[in-house]
Amino acid sequence: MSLPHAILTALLEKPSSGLELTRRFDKSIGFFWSATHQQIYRELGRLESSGLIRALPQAGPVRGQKKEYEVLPAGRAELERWTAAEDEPRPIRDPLLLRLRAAAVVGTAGLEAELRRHLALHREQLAHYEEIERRDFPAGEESDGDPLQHAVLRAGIGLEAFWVSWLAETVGTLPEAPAEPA
Amino acid sequence: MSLPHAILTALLEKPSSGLELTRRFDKSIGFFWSATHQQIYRELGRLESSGLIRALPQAGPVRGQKKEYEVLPAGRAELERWTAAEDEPRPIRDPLLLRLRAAAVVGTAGLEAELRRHLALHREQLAHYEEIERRDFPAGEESDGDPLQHAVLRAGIGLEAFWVSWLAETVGTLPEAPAEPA
DNA sequence: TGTACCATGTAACCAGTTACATGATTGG
DNA sequence: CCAATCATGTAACTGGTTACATGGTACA
Repeated sequence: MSLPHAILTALLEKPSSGLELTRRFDKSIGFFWSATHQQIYRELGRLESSGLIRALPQAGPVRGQKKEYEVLPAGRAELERWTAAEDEPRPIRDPLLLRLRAAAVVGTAGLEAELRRHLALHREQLAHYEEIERRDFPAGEESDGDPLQHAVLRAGIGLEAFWVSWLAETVGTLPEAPAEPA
Repeated sequence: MSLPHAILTALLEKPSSGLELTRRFDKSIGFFWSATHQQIYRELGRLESSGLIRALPQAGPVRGQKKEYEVLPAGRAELERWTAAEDEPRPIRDPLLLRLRAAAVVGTAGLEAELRRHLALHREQLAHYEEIERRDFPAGEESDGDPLQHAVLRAGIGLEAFWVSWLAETVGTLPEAPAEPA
């Protein structure tokens, strides 16, 4: 049940239409909770019918027209409740680890290239997050940006840095001439 | 499309029934790709009808009886293909980060307790993984266990260690008397 | 005989994904 | 008028989750 709360958060910062939300989900919140426009429209409908948000009144035709939503008091209350509620940490769920595990059984042929590709992608993402940090949270001016948003960004940086170092180490442990194991 | 390949991997190591697979998914493979017995039975049916595995012949009644499966050559080939195929890294998708982001908007009341709870859970999981490492990959005998399985375990250890350090740091940045932000 | 447990399954639901449909607006 | 773009939406499917149903076996 995370998407509705992601949407409430975004709408509290700024009332928006579905497409505007979709665009904002391509950055910031979308870095750790992505969503397509179909998901967002569906969820906006549900949030409206359960009374957590409402569409701002508009004149003229409806179909094909921009429709803006704002959060109602009940929506804000629900978001506050959810923020502090107990919720178990997500167990790890990563296809790449599963593939390494499979390679331990059927052999590592072709695996090294894929690991190197992931390594490059994670390095890119890490550089991207670090650039955002330099821009939004310059050193020595800690009072500027929101410390919680900074913490979230540091999580992204830390996770990408972890994958970079783990992948670099793991590529080194692969057999030199990939072949079926005994 | 990861679950069928997780099952193929487990069945290659040892032909098993659905319930045995479920139990094995509670450990090892389940640490990074969990599945319930309903999922596993559904997937076993699909894998059988697409010719990747087959049920070992059994005498006597069928309903309520253990049914063992083994991997067919086509199944092994599919697993080899999948192991080396291109597949994009999973973007981060973590409800806790979303909750921090929400707290930046609606306030941090009640959040610290939840962060401390997660911190304790991650410390536990980290200790668990480290114990497995000591047991299955004792230092100085690197030739013993499979290096790929060790790499997977190191990923688990590294991720848990990351969350522990990030949570400890983040708890420290919360406002002392949680209140609504300006 | 009844109850605990082993084992296999069905049904219904929810979240996320992909493909497509439709209306409105703008500019050549 | 047409094409591009903005904007909202439907439909169909897949994977994962929860609740429940059913048969078989061991044993007190």
